[in-house]
Order: sequence, then structure tokens, then C-alpha cells
Amino acid sequence: MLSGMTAKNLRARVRDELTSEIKAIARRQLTTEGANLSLRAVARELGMVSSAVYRYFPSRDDLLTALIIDCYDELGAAAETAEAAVDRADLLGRWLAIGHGIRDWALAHPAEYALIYGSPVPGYRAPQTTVGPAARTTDLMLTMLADGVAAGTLPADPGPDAVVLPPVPDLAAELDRIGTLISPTVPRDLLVRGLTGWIQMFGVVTFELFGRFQNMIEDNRRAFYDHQLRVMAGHIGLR
Amino acid sequence: MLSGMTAKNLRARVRDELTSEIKAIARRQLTTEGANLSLRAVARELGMVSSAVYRYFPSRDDLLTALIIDCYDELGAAAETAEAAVDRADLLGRWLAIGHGIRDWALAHPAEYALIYGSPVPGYRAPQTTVGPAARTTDLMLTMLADGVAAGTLPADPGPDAVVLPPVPDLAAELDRIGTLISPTVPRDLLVRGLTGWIQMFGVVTFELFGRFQNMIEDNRRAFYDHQLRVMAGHIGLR
DNA sequence: TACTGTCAAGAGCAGTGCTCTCGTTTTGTT
DNA sequence: AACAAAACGAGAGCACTGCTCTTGACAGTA
Repeated sequence: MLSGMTAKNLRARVRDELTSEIKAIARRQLTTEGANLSLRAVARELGMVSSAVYRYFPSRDDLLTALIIDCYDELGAAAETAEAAVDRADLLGRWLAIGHGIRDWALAHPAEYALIYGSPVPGYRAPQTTVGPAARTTDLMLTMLADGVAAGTLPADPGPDAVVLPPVPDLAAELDRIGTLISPTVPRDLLVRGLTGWIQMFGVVTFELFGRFQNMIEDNRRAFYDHQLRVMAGHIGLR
Repeated sequence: MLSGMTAKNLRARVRDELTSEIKAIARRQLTTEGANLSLRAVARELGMVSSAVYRYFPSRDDLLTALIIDCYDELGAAAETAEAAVDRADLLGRWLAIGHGIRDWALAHPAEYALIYGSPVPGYRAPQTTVGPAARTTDLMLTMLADGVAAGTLPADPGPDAVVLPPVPDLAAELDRIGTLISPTVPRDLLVRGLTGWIQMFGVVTFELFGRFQNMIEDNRRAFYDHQLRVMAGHIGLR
């Protein structure tokens, strides 16, 4: 009873260390092997036998899930810290910080970005534990929008020559449902414009990392991305 | 000499048939297995031995390349036929037709779309033979823009409150380089707006197919996509 | 008819995810 | 201090993969 309470078991400590070491090696191999990483190779690099790794992750998919959660958390943290350095009232600055934070992390960890934002692994079904970390970046944008609404610097009016939502009642209802679910203060039209910017933000990063810009934009991708961010900021109404 | 000229050799005929049958089976397996399809499974379904398939495709990557080219061509053809049905002067209609043509094909062939627009396969390097088919969709958009410029219905002026390109001379030079390379009549600012719409178009499809809209937009994705297309059309200046 | 190139088949190699068993070690409880 | 329970690493083994090499059979050409 007493020895069991002393901080932590030796077993538990070693287990935690090995668990994170397995994840570290797996992420390193992710860079060269992609989503189809080899458990045996990880075990080999660890000096263990492949079956021993199954004591820590019951299957390869579980290891992948752990990596996915870690990557989502890292990406979310990167975006959050980049955004936290900007004045709260500077909505455009916060938007740019989020965007560049995401892109910088993605460029530094291309394989990890492909793992979480690339093609879904055929047999793999992402468990519910991943949705929380995955929502960190979008939550960040939504709270920024909500801040703008609260401060009055972000009008709900889309402007005179804006493209209005199509008169599909179901779509409006669905958007209102997610609107009230995640951010009740953000009006529908603003939410839609935010979604457009959100898609564009990740779309540019995805295209850049997946080689879509080859032979087109080579040397000035950051400036090009920055311009895309500002275009979408203008569309949303951030200034 | 005479029998050799009769249409085609029996060998060559059988070879062509088997080649396309292998590709058909491989594409069917692509649906369930993703990018890591099994040559042995394809051979099994064909009633052949795995080594026999290597007579037709020297490696698994070569089979993948053939599939990729076919998919690019199919997607390009789908976009072209959808766009060809619209009046040439109706730029907005052409833009919408291209967009929905791409999305419809992607929804009908999600695994194939993931193959060409998803995460790059780690060890795989796309050969030069794929860039031609891959450029069909973008060429379609560019000729549409060039048509608008030629007809005078597409002004180069981005508008009074548009976000201007950042004063990065290299970026401007790079954009002008690709502009003169692929479509000399399209001015730089219009080209940039077209790029924005191009990225958004594929970004929405990618997000939809890769499960990014789950628990958000479920029942009205086509309407949502249509709205995104119209937003970007407004940004480009198509009307 | 004789030759040449193509073909499918089979064996084999190294690698994979995963399961099961076997001794060993640590843990929590009498 | 003694003991049962749990956790652990190692090893063998199964079915699978991409790929190579060899062998024997067949078609096309001369």
C-alpha cells in the first residue's frame, strides 16, 4: 500500500518511457514510410522483438491513432501559441497567425500533416478520441470570430455584392444547427464565410505539401500563402 | 508478312485485353484497399499467378502509374464534357459545370480521387507522363478565363476593395512566368484569383471526401459546394 | 520445320501484422 | 516474508506481401 503510492511504479515509469519512445521512432519512420509504417521496423530500431511492441499498442492501428492524436495536438498547440502572441483586438493578425502557424508546422512535419489531413487509410476508422484534438484549430478560428462579433468589429452583414446563400432551407437549417452547437453568437452568414476561409487555408497547405504547386509556385510559396490568407480575411471581413 | 498485318497479332490483342482487365480489377480493389493494393490479390482474382502479372506491369508502381493516368484522364474528361454542354459565353455556367463535374466524378470514384489528389505515396515518384493528364482540369479553367478575357466579359481589374498582391517582386515575377507560359492573355491578378478559386474548388471536394465535413454538413453538401463555387466565381469576376 | 520471343506457372527470398506460448520479473496482498 | 496475479520480453509460427529466377509450353516468323 505504501510502496504502491510512491510516485509511480517502476513498471509504470518504464512503460511510459517506452510508450513515448515507440511513438517517437514511429513518427521518425513516418517520414520515410508514410502511413504504412512497419511495427517490426520500429521494434528493430528499439532493440526489441516485434511481439513485445504489442504489449504497448494492441495493434498497428492503435499506434496510428496515438500518433494522430499527438499530431493534432501539436498542430493545435502550434496554432494556439502563434495566435496568442497577437493583440486580441487585431482580428486580421490573429487570422494570419493561425494560418502561418498551421503552415509552418505542416512544413516542418509534412508526413505528420499527411497523416492527419491526407487520404483516409482504407481500413482505418478514426476513433472518437481523435475528434477533440482535431477540433482545436477550428475552435481557435471560431472563438476568434466570436470575439469579433462580441467586439462589434466583425459585422454579420456580408456586404452589398456578396454571394448570398442559396435558398435551400435544409442547408440553412443545418448550418444553423452547427452554428448554435459550436458558437451561438456567430451568425450564419459569417459562419459560412469562416468555413470558406477555413477550407481555403487548409486547401493551400494541402496543395503545397502534396506537390500541386510544382512547376508553378516554387520560390515564393509563403508570400503566395500569405496573400491567400489576406484574400480570405477580406472575404470574412477581418481587418 | 501477310498474317502479321491482319489488324493485330493474337498475342497483342490478348495482351491489351489482359492489361485493361488488370487495371479494372486493380481499380476495383483500390476502393477497399486504398493506395496499397495487392498485386497478388489482383492476380488471384484474375485466376493467374502473381508472377504472371509482372509480364504486363514491371512493378507495382508502374501499375499505380497507369491507374493514376487513367484517373486523371477520366476526371479531365468528366469536367470537359460537363463544361462542353454550357454556352460558351456563360462563364459562370462553365465554372459551375467544371466544379460539379469534378465533384460528381470524385464522389463516384472516391478511392481514385484519393489516389490522385490525396497524400503522396511515400516511395512513389510520379513520372513525367502523368503531368499531361493531370493538367486537363486546370487547362480547362484557364481556357475559360482566357475566353472571358478575349470576350471582354472578364475584366482584369480586381475591383476597388480587392486585396492586392503583396509587393514581393519575386512572387510577381514567378506568377508572370507561369502566366506567360500557360496562358499569355490572362493578366496576373486574374490568374491569381483563378488560382484561389482552383484551390478552393479542390479543397472543398477533398474536405468532403476525406471526412472533414462529418458532424457538420451532412445532408446538403452539394448545395454547400455550389455556394462555395459561386462565392469563388464572384471573387474571380465570373457572372 | 526450325528458331525466337512471349507467356503462365512454380519455387523461393525477405519482409509484414499478428497470435500464441514460454520462462522471467515486478507488483499488490496476505 | 511468502505467494498469487499481473505484466513483460523473447521466440516460433501463420498467412500475407512485392519481387526474382527458372522451367516448360506456345505462338509468330522465316
